[in-house]
Order: sequence, then C-alpha cells, then structure tokens
Amino acid sequence: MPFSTNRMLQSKLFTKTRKEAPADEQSKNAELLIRGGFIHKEMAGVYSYLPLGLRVLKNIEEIVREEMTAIGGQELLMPALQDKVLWERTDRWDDEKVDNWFKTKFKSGGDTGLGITHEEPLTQVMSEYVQSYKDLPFSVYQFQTKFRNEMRAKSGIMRGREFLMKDLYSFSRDENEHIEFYEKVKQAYKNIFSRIGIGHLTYLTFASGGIFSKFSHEFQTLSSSGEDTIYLHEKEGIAINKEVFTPDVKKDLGISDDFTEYRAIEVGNIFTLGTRFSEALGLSYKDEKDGSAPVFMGSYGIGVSRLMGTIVEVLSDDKGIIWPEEVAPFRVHLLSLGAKNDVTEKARELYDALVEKGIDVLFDDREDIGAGEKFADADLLGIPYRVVVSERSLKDGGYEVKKRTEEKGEVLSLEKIFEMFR
RNA sequence: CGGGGUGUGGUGUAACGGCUAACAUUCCUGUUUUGGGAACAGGCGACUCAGGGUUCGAAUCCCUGCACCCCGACCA
Repeated sequence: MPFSTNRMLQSKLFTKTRKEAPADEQSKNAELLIRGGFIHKEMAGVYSYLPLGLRVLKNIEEIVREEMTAIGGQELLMPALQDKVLWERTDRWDDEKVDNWFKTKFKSGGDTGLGITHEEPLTQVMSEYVQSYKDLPFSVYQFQTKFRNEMRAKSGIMRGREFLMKDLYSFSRDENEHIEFYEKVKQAYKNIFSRIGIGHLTYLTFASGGIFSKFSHEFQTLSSSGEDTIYLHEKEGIAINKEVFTPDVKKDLGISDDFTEYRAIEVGNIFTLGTRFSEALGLSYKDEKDGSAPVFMGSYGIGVSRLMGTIVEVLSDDKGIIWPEEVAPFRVHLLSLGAKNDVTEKARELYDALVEKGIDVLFDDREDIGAGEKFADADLLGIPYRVVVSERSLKDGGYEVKKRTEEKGEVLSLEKIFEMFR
C-alpha cells in the first residue's frame, strides 16, 4: 500500500461532497471529481489533488510502477527545470519548433524552461554512464510533473497544463534489441490498463511514426469524450488513428476493410526514437570490435492523471464514480446509520477490526447526517464496497455489504466479512 | 490562434436601466429526526471579475482588460 494510513474518519476529512458541480466545469471527470472532493481547480488545466484524489493517483502510480519494474525499468526522478543548451542541440528549444514551452529566466541571467518531456536531459545523463555494449540494454522511468503550455486546456484533468506523467525510456544497442523491449512494453501497458479497469475499452492503435519507424503506437480508450478519432477493427482488436488512416496503411497492416469510427482517449503512447537524440547529444557506445555506435532509443509515456480522469469518464454512472478495486481510494466505505442503541459502538468495533486486518476503510462516522445523504455520498465517492451498520442490519444479524456496482447488498456476519475481504 | 458563450454570497441560480440585489443549497444555533440528499425555528454570508465610460440613477447599456467554458486548429 502506498500510504502508511489505511483509514480515514469522514468526520475528520476536510473535504466535503457537493450536490452541484461548479458551472465552469463541463467534463464529467471534473464534475464528479470536484463534487466528491477529489480535486480542486486552481486555473484552467491546473488542479490540486486533495486527500481522496491523491490516494487514487498514488494507487494508479503504484500499478504502473509495478508493471515497469516487472519489465526491468529502473526508477529515477528528473527535474522540471531544463537546460536550454541541450534542447538547442536537438532543435527543440525554438518556439517556432516547439510551441508549448513554459519559459522563464534565471535571476543570474539565462533562460530555462519547464520540462515538456525528458529525452534531452536523460540522454545527457546517460552519456556519462554508457560506454560499452556491455552497458546495454536497459531502461529507466520516472513519475514526473510535466508542463505544457497548451493553447487550450480542456476536459478537466485529461488535458492539463501541468500533469503527472510516467515516462519510460529504453536504451538498446540496435533496432532488433529495441524491438524486443518495445514488445515487452506493449504487454506491460496492456496489463496496466486492464488492472486499472479500462482494459476492455482500450485498444492498441497505429499512429504516425517518425524517421525511425513507420508507426508509433498509442493505446486508445473508447469514450465519447475523447479527443482523438480512431478506426477500430473489432475482430482484430486493433485500431488506426485517423491521422494515418489511409489506404496504404490499411494495406500495410493486411487486414480487411472493416472499421468502425470511434472517439477515444489516448491513454498511452510508445514510440521508437532511434538514434535521433543519441546522435544529437553524443550518446554512443563501443561495440565488440572497437567500433562505436549511437544508442538506439525508445520512449513510452502514460499520463497518470489522465488515466484517473479516463476511469471516471468511462466507468461512472448517474450517481457518481465507480472506482475499480485496485485504484479506489479505499476498499471499504463503512457507514453508520443513526446513533441509537449500540449502532455507533458496533460500527466503531467493525472499523477497528477492519483496520486491524489491514483493509483500507473510510468510515462515515458523521453524526446528524441522514441515511439518504450518506448513501448519496457513498455512491458519489464510488468506493467498491459499502458496509452499513444500522439498527436494521444488527437486527438482521450483522452488517449490510453492497458493491458499488450492484443494486442490492446482503447482511453478513463479522466472520463472513473478514472472509470476503481477506 | 480563429469562432461562439459566460462572469452576481462557499456552491447553483434570479433580478424591466429604478426600493435595502432575491431564491435554493452550504454553513452556524436550537429542537426533533436517522435505510435514499429529513422537518421546524432563528442566524451569518455579495463593493454583482477589474478598470473606465454613458445616465438623475448601472448587476443590467458601452469600451478596455482579465478569467472561465465550448467548437475548431495545434498537440514533443
């Protein structure tokens, strides 16, 4: 678990839920996340992550981390402030070339900018550590805040000017070695999307490549709120981005002409960089025969905060959010209804017992709040399991457990509950 | 960056160029209530985005700026 605390009393939580969303938010993800107190808007495309939202973000981050570690990625963390000189060497500093920089100046003189991506500084770092073919291949990644001066921020946390991104970079001897790793990343990405609950809607999508490869690959999640248009071949389970949807490409991929147009959210992007950066910045290695060659690179991005928004867009219902178990801020939302008899006491006992067992639980211990409001809050916050302690449940012999995805719950004994959440 | 729209208590809305800017919700006090956003009573809270102008009089009309939303373009 990413957090040392696995419990929270709702009466102590400083955030509150709201019936109405602010008028200046149209997107479903921002509306629900703000109503639930997960995030707070600072400016267009700039959001704070409040306790509940941060827990979700960290859970997603942890899943991504596990999958990156599984394919051998080594985590590091690079700065936001960028050295202009490096970017000039790759011709990506000039506003004419890259138009979404946030640039500023040092008091001591000289320019700097806030990182939009990290190929340049990372390649520079590696030139200090990579000398021999024996040092390759390897890959590194980070979770880092990216800054992009978007012409138009939109769609809540899905297209921000400041956002959390996981960027992975691979360093290989040659293209073949690169492709081997590239395929591993594809699989790791599939695992990630499946674990965070959007796998069934997410497709590998062919998109425009670069000088070193015909295509790059995106992972696109079907959603009417997406910015991209893709053509999905249901049978093959792959898609083509509109930007490269041409007869040539279709022929290339060798699949029948049976596509359906969809809007989709780009949740991941992987591509072959080749030697573009290694050549420009002098990252090369000595081969087996005393020769020298530039390192062959790839880069692989996932917008962690965008994933959070995507989950809300794709999985919520008219009552609120439905968090998949692995990303939910808590596993159990415990509600005590009324303060008569020993309801309060029993609820507290159950809370302590769940916490003791290491189960993440948000306890709605608020007094003077009606049952209806607690239920509405539970639906809005979208925690997977709702457990109700009330006079009625106690009379029926225990605690009512209901999944967020189901209409009805059932009353279970303490033993059964422990069995369920083991 | 082109086009369209909007700025009014914390939030959501209302108010003909004319009374002390209204209603709901939130919040606070009290009583009651506790299985689907409860009831009653009382109360706090707004220089109507900023600056200028027109007018006897501006939330309302005009100008400038700023902010935000939407469509499009852009998106290493």
